Amino acid sequence: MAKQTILVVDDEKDLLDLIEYNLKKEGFAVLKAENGEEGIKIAKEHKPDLVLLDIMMPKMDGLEAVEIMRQDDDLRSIPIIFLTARGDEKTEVEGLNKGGDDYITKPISTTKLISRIKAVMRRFDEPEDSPNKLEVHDITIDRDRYLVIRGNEEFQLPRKEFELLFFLASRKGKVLDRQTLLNKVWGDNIYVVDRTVDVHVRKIREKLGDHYIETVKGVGYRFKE
Amino acid sequence: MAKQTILVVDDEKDLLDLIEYNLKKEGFAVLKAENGEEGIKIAKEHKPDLVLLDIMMPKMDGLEAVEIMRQDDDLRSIPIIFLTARGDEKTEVEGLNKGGDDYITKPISTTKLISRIKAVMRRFDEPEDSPNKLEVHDITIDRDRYLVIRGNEEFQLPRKEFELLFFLASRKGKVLDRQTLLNKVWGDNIYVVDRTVDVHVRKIREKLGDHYIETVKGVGYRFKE
DNA sequence: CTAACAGGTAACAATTTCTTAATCCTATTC
DNA sequence: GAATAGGATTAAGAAATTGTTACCTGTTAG
Repeated sequence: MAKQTILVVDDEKDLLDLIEYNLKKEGFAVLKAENGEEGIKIAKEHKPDLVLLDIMMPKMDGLEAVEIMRQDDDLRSIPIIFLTARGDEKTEVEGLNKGGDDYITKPISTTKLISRIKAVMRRFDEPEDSPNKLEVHDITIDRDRYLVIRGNEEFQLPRKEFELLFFLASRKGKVLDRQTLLNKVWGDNIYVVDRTVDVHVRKIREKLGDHYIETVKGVGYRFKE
Repeated sequence: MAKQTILVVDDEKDLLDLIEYNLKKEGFAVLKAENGEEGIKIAKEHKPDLVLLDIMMPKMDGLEAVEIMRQDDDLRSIPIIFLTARGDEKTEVEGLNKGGDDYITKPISTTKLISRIKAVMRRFDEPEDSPNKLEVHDITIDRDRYLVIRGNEEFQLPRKEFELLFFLASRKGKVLDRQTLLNKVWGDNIYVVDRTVDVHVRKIREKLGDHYIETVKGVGYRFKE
């Protein structure tokens, strides 16, 4: 999956850096802003997947910022987690009503921060109802079980191989170039040499035989029709 | 579908009325109680579909109430959402460990309250008729007694381990990722490091052997078919 | 009061998977 | 029939993921 981008808006530079460090370690891309105004500008430019927003800031505070974001068609749907000093009850209520999606009181442990971010992201990801089971040729690719079944044989492929096969099979007949495969299976803005696809294709063939994935020289691969 | 009944237990009468008003508007039937003791009595009589439970109350507080409910065969499976004033960290931790299914800090917007209620209900609806006894492979998982039986051996698993096993087994074959397991077994909006699942899996394997739960690297766990 | 248990976190070991890069093949072209 | 181009194959190191153990906190049973 593509790397998720998080925008952190806080006027305390140290905290900003600390959070950045930890989020990056978790594999998120991080954008930073030091006040609401800047935050909104960056949000508009980069459309982050989530915003961590301090409430008390100079120039434009977090609540104003949310207000603006919720009125902007492009930003409306981005989940927001508030950062706030502990015990400021009144602010909290306002925040909730203005449309934040979660609250975190500072200081908070990194672990908790990460897990709440993931939880919120997950909540927003949910509407995902692509079919989870494909039947092509003589095999069934079952995403729920993460298994490929042929007759009474079961093949358990590693994640990348499975996802690659699933993607190819779900577009049966269509030739997909390596870059497309990388983007869809590995994720956008992820840097991996495109030949990596070859290796995975080979491993799939090794396990299932080579009658499913065809090579189209000079272009890419295709799941046979 | 029959109208869903929600029992609200809180000592603040005003809040009770407010919640009642809003829930009724949403089409729920509402029962009210002003302390834990009364709450349990009413729960026993009416078997509500969900309980909204304040933690701080006179006579018998929410935590005691949960404890009792979780030991009662008839009430054990009723989902509980805690209500609590924000910032009481200690209580929070206790609450989560005692087996609530979600956790809401007051004050909260009506919209959020409703959506959480629906989320929890959806979660508990899934396993139709939620059988309380599963027989898979050579074991019987008895939810009424929190017991796993194999041949003439009986294994008494701690609550979390049991619930985890039960959940996995009730979705035999399906790969479940850690976050899903946390949400379903620990509860939504409960923030626990996802590796906690690993440790519990290990403990289950330690007791029952490792021929039941399979690891699917990069994805999650699956109960073997 | 102490010991044992439950649940959660953290650290590091063990393992698997992924990626790269080098080399081998094979068709095609000139 | 070499040269070339693009893919296949392989092996090795890196990276990611899980297993395992230890430890901490709070609770429960004697």
